[in-house]
Amino acid sequence: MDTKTALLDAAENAARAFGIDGFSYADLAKKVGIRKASIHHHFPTKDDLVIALMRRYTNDLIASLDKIDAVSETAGQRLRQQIARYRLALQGGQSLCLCAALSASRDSLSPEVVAELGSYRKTMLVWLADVFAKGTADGTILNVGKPENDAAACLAVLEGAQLYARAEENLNRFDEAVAQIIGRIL
Amino acid sequence: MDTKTALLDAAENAARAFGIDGFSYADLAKKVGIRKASIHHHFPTKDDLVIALMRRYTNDLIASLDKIDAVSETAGQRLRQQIARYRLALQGGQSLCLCAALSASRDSLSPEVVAELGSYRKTMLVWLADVFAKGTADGTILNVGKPENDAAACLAVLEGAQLYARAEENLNRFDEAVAQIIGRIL
DNA sequence: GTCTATAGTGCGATAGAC
DNA sequence: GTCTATCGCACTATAGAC
Repeated sequence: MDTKTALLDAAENAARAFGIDGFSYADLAKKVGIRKASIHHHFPTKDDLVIALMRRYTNDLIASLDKIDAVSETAGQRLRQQIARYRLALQGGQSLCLCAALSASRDSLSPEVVAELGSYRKTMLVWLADVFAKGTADGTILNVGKPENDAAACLAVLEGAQLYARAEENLNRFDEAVAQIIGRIL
Repeated sequence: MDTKTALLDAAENAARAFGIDGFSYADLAKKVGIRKASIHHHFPTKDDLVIALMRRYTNDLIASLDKIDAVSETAGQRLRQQIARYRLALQGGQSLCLCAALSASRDSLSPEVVAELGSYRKTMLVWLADVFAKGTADGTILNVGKPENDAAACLAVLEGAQLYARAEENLNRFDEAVAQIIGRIL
């Protein structure tokens, strides 16, 4: 595999498990099998690495949303798959969505990373609002109010539920928190 | 003021704003006006400090819940006041609930701190479940399902909404995410 | 209870050989 | 593109004077 890609993979896993301040170039070097000085050839500073990480993460999200849209027939199915995606990202309670992991330590981040975080959330919120709007139209999601508020509440539940499940390393905590929203899907 | 209390106050503000790995004894020393070596007299290790921090935080929560219970007449009023409490804790988008701030960097925490975090959430969940149960009984909260699930979803929304509002330093993001739950209160 | 001084470690980053 | 070697800095923690 490409060294750059291997570095991004290792950094993503580490950031989601330990937070942005919770891993070092030394950790990545060990994981990838090169010396830490060599990492600077690919990413001159740690901030360069984190920016690249978030850019890739947002691009992956867009691809993932397109895929969900392509294979789903109803809005309810789309929402259900998105919830499953967040559940899977937990990796049994060991790992957060990169977005949630970085948001918590906001003050360690450069303006570029904060902007990229905003872009990620915006993409997700627009998609969710569309799902809730379509869910009212096709009748597969119940009790939809203002789609934008439903989207914001849904994203908050997903990230809060991840935080909670991770704190106790227990997927049940995630399932309990999202049970209500799943109950609204036909 | 007591030096120990001043240290805990400074540490709590710092942890909620920058995360557990985002402040040092040097930062606290500067804030409180003593030398960093002197902090070790009050809290031998940083972990001792964080444990004391979480213990105080949980005790403050219990006192706060008692106060809300004392001044509220309906379950709906209690829930409304709890949401307001989380909104206030954001300090305009600069600061998270200590619990959310620590949960994100779980792997930097000692087992004692993780246990204390669990105790905090447990206290909050029991209280919220009771509020939702009473809200069905007195008719001041709508659409209550299993009170435990409502409580878990509510806590997840509150913490997720904080994370989101903090990332954008914008209280509107919090308000949008909790609008739905406020809409269920009569 | 607070101080100065310092030990010991780990960090991000750089220089220069290969 | 990767290496060895090293710089300068910040961190937690300790020793011992006052």
